[in-house]
Amino acid sequence: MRRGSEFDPQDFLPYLLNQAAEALSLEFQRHYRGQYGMLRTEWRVLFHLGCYGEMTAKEICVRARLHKTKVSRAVAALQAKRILTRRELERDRRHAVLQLPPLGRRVFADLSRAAHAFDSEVRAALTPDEADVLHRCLIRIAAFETAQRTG
Amino acid sequence: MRRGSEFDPQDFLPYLLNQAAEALSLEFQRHYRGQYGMLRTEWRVLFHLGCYGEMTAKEICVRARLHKTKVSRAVAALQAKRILTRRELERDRRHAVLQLPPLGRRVFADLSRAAHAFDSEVRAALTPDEADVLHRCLIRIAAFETAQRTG
DNA sequence: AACTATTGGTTGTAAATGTAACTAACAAGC
DNA sequence: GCTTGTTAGTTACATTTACAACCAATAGTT
Repeated sequence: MRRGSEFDPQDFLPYLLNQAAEALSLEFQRHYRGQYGMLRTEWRVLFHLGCYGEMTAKEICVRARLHKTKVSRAVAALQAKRILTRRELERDRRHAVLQLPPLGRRVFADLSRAAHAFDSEVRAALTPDEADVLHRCLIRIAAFETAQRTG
Repeated sequence: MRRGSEFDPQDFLPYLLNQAAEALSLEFQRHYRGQYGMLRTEWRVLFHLGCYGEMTAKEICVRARLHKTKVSRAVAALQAKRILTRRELERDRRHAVLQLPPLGRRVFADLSRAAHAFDSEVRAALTPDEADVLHRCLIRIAAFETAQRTG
């Protein structure tokens, strides 16, 4: 009965990466979930709108790498919470530009402050060099085979 | 109308980490999902049993950081697929030791080969030094506030 | 103008997940 | 032995997500 240990899950980058990502997500969700009853996708949509300025749902799909149905539902939820508004374009009534009204801006300001603080907290566990390397590696890995999403 | 960009989502470790983790997960799932119709949690359970040898569901919860309901369902599914068997303990009939019958071993062997190959493929995008630093950072981050799971 | 294709987005339904409540087996105190 | 507490694991139900089909607006073709 092989006692396993030809290898250790802890050595697998994909697995480790997931563990790390999940630990942080779980920790941070109490901000957007606890404070505003937002779901992860809603936070991401808000995050993108706040960071990059107004854009269409499609643009969010591409930038945030989210499927259009997820974005569609997140937008509807944020709209219901008055955190986001939509303005239809006359020249092409298929798209609507999504924007943040005052309330949306306030929520974004609050959450992005929390996000910054959280980011710093994580970085505090790393040396500046490590943080640099980590950042570089993650960018490269995130670009790994991104096909068939963002439909 | 602030054009955002006081900061970039790409600079946020938690966000980047998620993007990277998700990219890899999505890529690797075609192995366990496509070949064996397994779900992510099922793969994790199999992975742990294969790597560490037989153990109870509870031990998997702790090691893999999965909630007991998830493990319970994954075990049921794997059992239905004849990839896993359970042996009740006489001295305490609450636990059952989970083990891999020949089929389970074969599936594990196949998937762990694929996992190794995939891990190498990812590492190929990094220098050995980078891989080391990344590994170290992820271990540290994964340990970040792990409370209230593994119930 | 009519016909098809494409694009942006929504909706319906099934599958998966989270949470809480539950059962069964054991353990401890009385 | 009989309560009370704990632990391992399951089940029920509500929430979330995935996938496919759909609709409406526009673009391209004839």
